Amino acid sequence: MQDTDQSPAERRRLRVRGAILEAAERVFALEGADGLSIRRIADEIDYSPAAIYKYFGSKEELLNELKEAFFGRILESVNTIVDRSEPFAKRARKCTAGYIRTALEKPHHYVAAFAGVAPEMPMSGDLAGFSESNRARAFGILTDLVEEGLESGHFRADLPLLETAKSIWASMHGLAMMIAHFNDFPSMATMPSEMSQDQFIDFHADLVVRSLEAGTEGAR
Amino acid sequence: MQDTDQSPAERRRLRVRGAILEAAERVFALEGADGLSIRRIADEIDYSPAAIYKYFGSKEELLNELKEAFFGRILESVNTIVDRSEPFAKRARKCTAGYIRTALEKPHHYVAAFAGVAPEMPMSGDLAGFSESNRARAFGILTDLVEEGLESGHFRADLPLLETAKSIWASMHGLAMMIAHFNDFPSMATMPSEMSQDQFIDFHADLVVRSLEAGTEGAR
DNA sequence: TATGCGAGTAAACGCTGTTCACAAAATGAA
DNA sequence: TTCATTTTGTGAACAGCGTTTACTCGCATA
Repeated sequence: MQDTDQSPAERRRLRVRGAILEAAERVFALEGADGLSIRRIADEIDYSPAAIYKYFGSKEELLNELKEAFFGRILESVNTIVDRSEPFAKRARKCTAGYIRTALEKPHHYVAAFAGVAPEMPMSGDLAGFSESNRARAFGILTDLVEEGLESGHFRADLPLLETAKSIWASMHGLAMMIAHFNDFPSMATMPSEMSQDQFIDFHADLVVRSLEAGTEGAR
Repeated sequence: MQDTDQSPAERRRLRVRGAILEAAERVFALEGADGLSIRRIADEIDYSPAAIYKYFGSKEELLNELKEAFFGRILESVNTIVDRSEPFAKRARKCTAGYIRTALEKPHHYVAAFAGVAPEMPMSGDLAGFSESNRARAFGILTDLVEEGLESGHFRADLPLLETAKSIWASMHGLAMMIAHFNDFPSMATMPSEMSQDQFIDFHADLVVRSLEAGTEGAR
């Protein structure tokens, strides 16, 4: 019943907590993970460094919250891109390319969200936690898309749903990481590319979706 | 003329330098980037931390050498996989899957090699340096493969060589990163997967190559 | 034998995440 | 209101980090 206002004190606490996250967000987007330190955040909001530990157990915990929020934005963005009135083939490509473009709006966030190797990852093996994360929700709309493709006959019938979705995700992820990592991935090689970054993302998305489509190498 | 032995002093220097890299390699493979510190390396080889700076300008320089060596190993490994007597379609798939498997032999190395975001990357925009790196050489055998696919008619004729190669690389890279990042990517979602990791890598490689192939959705 | 150069070091600087003992303030109860 | 309790914020410190500096030592060459 106590809707948003549980008490004057709680609201104050949430406000400070929000300010910390907002300051972290700001610094992080601008200077990346290297520029973000507890002391830097503390300076930004005119608190002492130790104060932050009243709101977050560790720096890692704080960062995880930032990353999760970022995935929420990707999720939302891809969701708004989806226009169910469009033909499936085009929609699938738009969705794929949209994920990559949204990820690249905040390259620091995206790279950080996938930093670290499995054993030392907190949430990697934790299936219970994963299924409630925004990552998982984003993955969910991907499996929905594949399912629709399978049921409508746009995709080859012998494709396994889950593995196909994960393969798509991996391919999207790969290009997002490459572009984030290299200064200008499309025109990186010795020979200059004719393609702009936007065109290249569409090209890649087309290949990814095309590999799943049934039919005789569909035109266009 | 002076083959390997340029002088007794130089050899000693190279030996110590090698010991530093070897110690770094050892710690890095086991504990990842976080466990690797200059002081840790110094302990490992019984030197003082400052001594390392007589051999490497900075920690970053040392790490770059590790990464470059790692890409040399990937390059070598993928090269030995290639068996030109095999049919092209199979060879292309083996090559793609081989890259991913080799990358995953040392997940810490692979993730570290692609860590960081463009602006703060040393070699990202540096085309001259790139073209001589092992990364570039690995990319070279990829473009060769695509070229062969185009000329032999296995691949659709309208595919742009460079962009296609980069798209493949991105897709391979994506899966390698995903598996390295998540504890068990193939069976990560709520519903357990029927596919082993090895099978999934092959599945992904097949999709990647298939998206380029000409013909009427070739059987097998 | 004298000179100079490179290898190696201890100590320090400034930075990091984190903890601890303590002060201040807000809260709830009498 | 007044007192007690909990929460919030702080300054100082700890251990560790990459890196620099001033210094010593041993070796090679002139």
